[in-house]
Amino acid sequence: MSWTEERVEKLKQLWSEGLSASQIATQLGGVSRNAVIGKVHRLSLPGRTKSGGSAAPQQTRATSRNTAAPRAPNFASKAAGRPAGSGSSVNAKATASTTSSAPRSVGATALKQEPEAEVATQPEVARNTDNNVVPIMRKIALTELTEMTCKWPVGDPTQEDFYFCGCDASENSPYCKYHAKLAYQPVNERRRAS
DNA sequence: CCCTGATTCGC
DNA sequence: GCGAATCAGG
Repeated sequence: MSWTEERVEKLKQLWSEGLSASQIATQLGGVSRNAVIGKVHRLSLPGRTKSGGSAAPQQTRATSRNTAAPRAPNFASKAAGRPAGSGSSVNAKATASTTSSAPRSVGATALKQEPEAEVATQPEVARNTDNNVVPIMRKIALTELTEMTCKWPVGDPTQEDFYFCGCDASENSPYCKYHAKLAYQPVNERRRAS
């Protein structure tokens, strides 16, 4: 899988939000955390001087890894697309606009009750543009969200035209019937088995 | 042992 | 440019 503009963009976003490389890799799908880290470096993104970071120079290696056998060919379901574009052409890809970072954090904070890591920051949608067409978006504001309303974000949270679906949500799900399917579509394997 | 990011280097 | 292997640390 290659690094498309969208994937790189998402990588930047998630990375800047402080998500771990493995988390990012999981959400992007199809890549390992090493790939993510490697890409981060190549993009010259600011690394994490925080915990886990180690800038210790290591050199006593080189010949250690010459002929290595593949270990864990990390596989993951691939997906493309973003929820924002599902119903309308509201935003497309507006992440870069407004220098203020943490675009999604707004929604994340408000929706803290929803499974962040599970649903992923931006659930995938992909195909079925004509088949499933659904959503009767009520276009409600952040403050109008209740436990009864679908909390599916639409558009760029930093923009004025950002809104939530607002349809009737199921008891179990923070989303309406339609968006719940989209949200939980990428059923990647999560976590290790213990 | 789990995890984190950092680095190297064959591809 | 990409990322597995590996390292170094919490």
